[in-house]
Amino acid sequence: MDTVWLNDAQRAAWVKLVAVVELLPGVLDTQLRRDAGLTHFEYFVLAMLSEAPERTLRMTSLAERTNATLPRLSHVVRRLEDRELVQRRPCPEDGRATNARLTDAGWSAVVAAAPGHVANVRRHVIDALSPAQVGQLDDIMATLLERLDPDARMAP
Amino acid sequence: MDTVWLNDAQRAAWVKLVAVVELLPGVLDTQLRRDAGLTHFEYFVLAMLSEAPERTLRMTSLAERTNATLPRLSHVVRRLEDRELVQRRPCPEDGRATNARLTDAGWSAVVAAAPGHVANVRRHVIDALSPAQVGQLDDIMATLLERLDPDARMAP
DNA sequence: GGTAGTTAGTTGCTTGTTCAACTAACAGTG
DNA sequence: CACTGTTAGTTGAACAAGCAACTAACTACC
Repeated sequence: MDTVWLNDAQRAAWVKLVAVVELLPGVLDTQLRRDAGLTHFEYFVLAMLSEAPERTLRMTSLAERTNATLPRLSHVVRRLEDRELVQRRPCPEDGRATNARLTDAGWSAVVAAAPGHVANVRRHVIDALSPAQVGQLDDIMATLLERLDPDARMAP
Repeated sequence: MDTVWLNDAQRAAWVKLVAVVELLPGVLDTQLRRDAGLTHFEYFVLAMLSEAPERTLRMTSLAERTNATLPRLSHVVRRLEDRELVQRRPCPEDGRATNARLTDAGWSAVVAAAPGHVANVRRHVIDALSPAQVGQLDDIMATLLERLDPDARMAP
């Protein structure tokens, strides 16, 4: 199989994408840890729960929404449960399943963290882009997700 | 300070970007670990060295090119040195500095890993996008990098 | 030419992620 | 209704990343 290398334009875009992928998590984590004592992934878990009916989701469903593996999520939720931000209970309908539910303290934590987080996202990402670019970004990322996540696990 | 929330278009794009940032590292790491025994970050370090004059770079310069902190790079380079893919030597011009140099074995490792890696990048990212989208992605990521990396540490 | 401040890099420790192995429960089939 | 296979989730160990503290060397200034 012969290799088809990237042309200049492709390589330039790829290197920049890699840079963003490398830098963005640190920027998000730093602000949230400082201001809310949460990693971005923890925040995202709480935020997904906060938007779910009954503030409750099955672990599998939560893993899909947060793009995490089940083991990773399981560890994180256990730590969040230790901090009483989340509560875990066996699912009544399916004995194998576990429901994760956002506690009142967890809700308060999300509400408290959200404004600073959104401001940070604006400052570093959204406000830097024109509305047209936001649309392009949406299209491009949607396309990539189909390839990165072939089972289309992302919530519609 | 009142919060200016994201509108629907912004939120959609943001959530997808976060998903890509979460999923892409795993896709890159999995292929490279399986086929070459390297993480993507290790590969990228070796690749940056392979393109440098004398296959050598100062640690600081290498950290900039790989978007890594110095402590992180230091650990990774030590492990790469243990595997004899990289060699570290004090810089003659500046006693504080360290030069990292790609060994012949390191060069071979990059050369062996590159085709599979490029194919993977094509399959999951580049080939999914039109040339116009590649250009848009380049522009958007360049804009974000200015915000994420204000010291413009990225190599020009 | 000593002293203060900065820059380059490493190291230890704590934390988080991944991988593989495991348990338990459900679904389908003979 | 046992038996096979699959799905849901947890756990433990290995490994990687981030942070803070540290050493060493260079620069500049009085």
